[in-house]
Amino acid sequence: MNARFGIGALSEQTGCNIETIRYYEREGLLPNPPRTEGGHRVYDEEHLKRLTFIRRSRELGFTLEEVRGLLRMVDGGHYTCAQVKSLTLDHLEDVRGKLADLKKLEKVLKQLAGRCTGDETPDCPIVEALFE
Amino acid sequence: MNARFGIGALSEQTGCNIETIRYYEREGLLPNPPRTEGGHRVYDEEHLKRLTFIRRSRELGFTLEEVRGLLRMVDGGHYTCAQVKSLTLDHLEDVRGKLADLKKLEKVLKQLAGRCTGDETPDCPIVEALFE
DNA sequence: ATGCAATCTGTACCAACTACAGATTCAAGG
DNA sequence: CCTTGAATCTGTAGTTGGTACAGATTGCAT
Repeated sequence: MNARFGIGALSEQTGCNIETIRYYEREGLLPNPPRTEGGHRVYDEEHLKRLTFIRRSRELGFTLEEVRGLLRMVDGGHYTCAQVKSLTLDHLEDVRGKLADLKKLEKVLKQLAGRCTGDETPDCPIVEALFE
Repeated sequence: MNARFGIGALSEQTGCNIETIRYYEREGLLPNPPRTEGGHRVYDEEHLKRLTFIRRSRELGFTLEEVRGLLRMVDGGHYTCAQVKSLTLDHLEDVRGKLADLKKLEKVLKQLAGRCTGDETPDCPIVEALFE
């Protein structure tokens, strides 16, 4: 138990690419792991857990800055569910904002494309709209 | 008629910030304008039209690469409505893809936050979910 | 002529990675 | 033990679409 493995294995386990793992280390999100004689990084289950946490957070759209915040809380151990929830709700608001923007965009693009005849002439309502 | 003006006026007319105008020039999206003796850029209505085109395209979420494509078509003058429509529909698909991703995200975040008690203990379902 | 606003160039920075190049190291097979 | 090829190392640069200076000039009004 308490298996040790290289960066390649960590990469496979987490689906996080090797360059990105080293990047997270440089950024201070992952601790500097111990090294072999030759300088290769050696990881264990703790690193795996932490990187999984980071990946999941990123998949949920948290920025690295937000992930840093979450990690600080978890590391300190004295966070509350209320704090985490609040951070999540803030992020949810961001997501909803982007969603609203994209919906508007979709509508406009659909309308524009719908006005096109799509024929072989250079009379294009989209181009006209862009110039106006 | 055929008014000439400086970069500040162009910026105000288009809502595009001065540094960005120079950036578009460097990127080859705007032609190098003539200069005064002292080296200040001098613009005219054509530049205004072109920059407006770029701005509107960007507002619709086209990447600069796509804008470049649109400009090439318009510049050549031998584009068809069908081509423009096709480019727009491709972009619309991109937007719909992002929309779908964000909707999933919103759902997950909402669910997670919903499971939180939001109290002052460090038992947080969100943190647990991130570690799993 | 002077003073201040506008503009100039060049460089560096942002997020979040990704992609090399060129040098080492590790592990397995013979 | 030696060789060979895969894995890993460091360091640097590129991506997208701008933004933010610093420090030097220029333009224009008084």
